[in-house]
Amino acid sequence: MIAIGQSPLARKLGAFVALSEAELAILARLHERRRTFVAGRDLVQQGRTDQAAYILAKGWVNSYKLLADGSRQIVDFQIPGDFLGLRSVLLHTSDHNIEPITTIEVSEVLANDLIEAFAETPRLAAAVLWAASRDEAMVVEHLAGLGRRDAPTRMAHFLLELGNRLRLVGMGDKTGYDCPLTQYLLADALGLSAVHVNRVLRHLRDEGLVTFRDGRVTFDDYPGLVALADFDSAYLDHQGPLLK
Amino acid sequence: MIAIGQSPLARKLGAFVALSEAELAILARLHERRRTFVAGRDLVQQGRTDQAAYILAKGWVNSYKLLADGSRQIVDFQIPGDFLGLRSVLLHTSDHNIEPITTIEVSEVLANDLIEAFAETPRLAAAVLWAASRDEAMVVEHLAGLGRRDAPTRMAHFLLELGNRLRLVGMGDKTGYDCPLTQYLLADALGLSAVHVNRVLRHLRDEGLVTFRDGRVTFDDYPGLVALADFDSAYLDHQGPLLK
DNA sequence: CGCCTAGTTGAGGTAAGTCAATTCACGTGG
DNA sequence: CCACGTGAATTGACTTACCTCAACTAGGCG
Repeated sequence: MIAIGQSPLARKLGAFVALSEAELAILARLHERRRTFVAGRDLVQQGRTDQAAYILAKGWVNSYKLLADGSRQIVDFQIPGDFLGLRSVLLHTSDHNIEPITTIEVSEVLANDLIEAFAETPRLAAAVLWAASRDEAMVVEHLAGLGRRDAPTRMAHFLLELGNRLRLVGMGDKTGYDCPLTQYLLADALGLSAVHVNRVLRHLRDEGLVTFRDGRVTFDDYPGLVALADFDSAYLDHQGPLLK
Repeated sequence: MIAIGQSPLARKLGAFVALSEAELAILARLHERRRTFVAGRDLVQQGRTDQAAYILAKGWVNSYKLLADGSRQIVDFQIPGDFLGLRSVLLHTSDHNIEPITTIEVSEVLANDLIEAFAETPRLAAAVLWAASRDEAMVVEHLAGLGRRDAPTRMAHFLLELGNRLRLVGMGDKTGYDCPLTQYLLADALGLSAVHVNRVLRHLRDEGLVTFRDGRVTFDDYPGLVALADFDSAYLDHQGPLLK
């Protein structure tokens, strides 16, 4: 039971809805069908008609869109505890691609199993719905950043948001976190060139705010970074009245 | 019955799921509680706990986010037939504001009525779900534009997308459409300055592609514009196997 | 050993921003 | 009826944030 309680998804959902033993057991059942994928090879999508969604158990993933001129825009990264392709199960379509950044481990979730689980425990359904809505809020926040924030602010905001998400699943703390993203991935997520990403990172490091080096993000001045980024974690945290 | 079939929402949904007379009648019932709002005054949101969503019947609306430095990013515009605040009914929260651009007429939809309607006709539920997913796809497309397209391309893409959406509800055709948006609104949606929006519009006009003048968008060279914008309407149109 | 990928840094170019002035349409009140 | 104010569009001059091209370094691995 301990192992279940510590699955990233259980941790994440548990932070917002107190899940009972029975609900944790149902969650654990969803984790039965384990699969592994290697980095680089696209995992889903581009108009595919897949019947399964996945829960990411280990590793990092990015969802991106390819534009006609060959450039790429990363819409979001997924970390352990996140769903992959949840929407493309309901609708038979997807407009963006999903690619593992590292080797990943996922649990395959069949649409029917998910619907059954929801029927058994409405609280679980509410928690998953909350998680999906949080993902959407992140996309909106991302959009606002691309449209209206300059490069350093955008970067700072991104690193803080990622830190918050990782902390929720026990993969980081206030001091920093391990992060396998390359500067090229950052560039495609933040709408910058890789060269400029490098310069921005150096700038933030020189200012004593964050250090991103050798696969680790270190917060050198957390409050300062929050101030620069105008970061308000409300859209990630809110303990709101989820269950009426 | 004719009046119902011509409501913007019915037109939109009807383009993707053939709705029966009975289903149209159920849709019509949702339109009973009519309300009017004036332009400029925020209609919902900012952490409010509203129980109602709205169907926009007439007028234009924008959903925006305010950033700390006072700048504004418009996430999306809503036109007749679109839902307002659908998500904030399910969850008791919303991260962005909703403001009418013109005087608008809406139908208030109570969460329970919606759920009842869905229970009566799964096909209607599927159609609404499809519409919600299309909205999400548009946000993703918007995000990609902000990150990776230059100003003229972004503008062209935006005007084409809007044209497609309006055509679906009978408010425009291949030649153009009426459009109450100001250049300031365009700027905040496209992540540009108002001055630059003006220059970009002049450029597109000089190139003989589109004319945006006196509240009307006129396509002077539709194929040329599509080519410039790399516009693929698949994510708006797809007749996909929505109902398995 | 040599190749490949990731990161780093410099020089110069360009898309888009800011500031500022002007025009025009409009409504409103003296 | 005209003076006035206000919001939108327009245009010019100048600035800047970010891009592109290009060269170089350092680590991992066959």
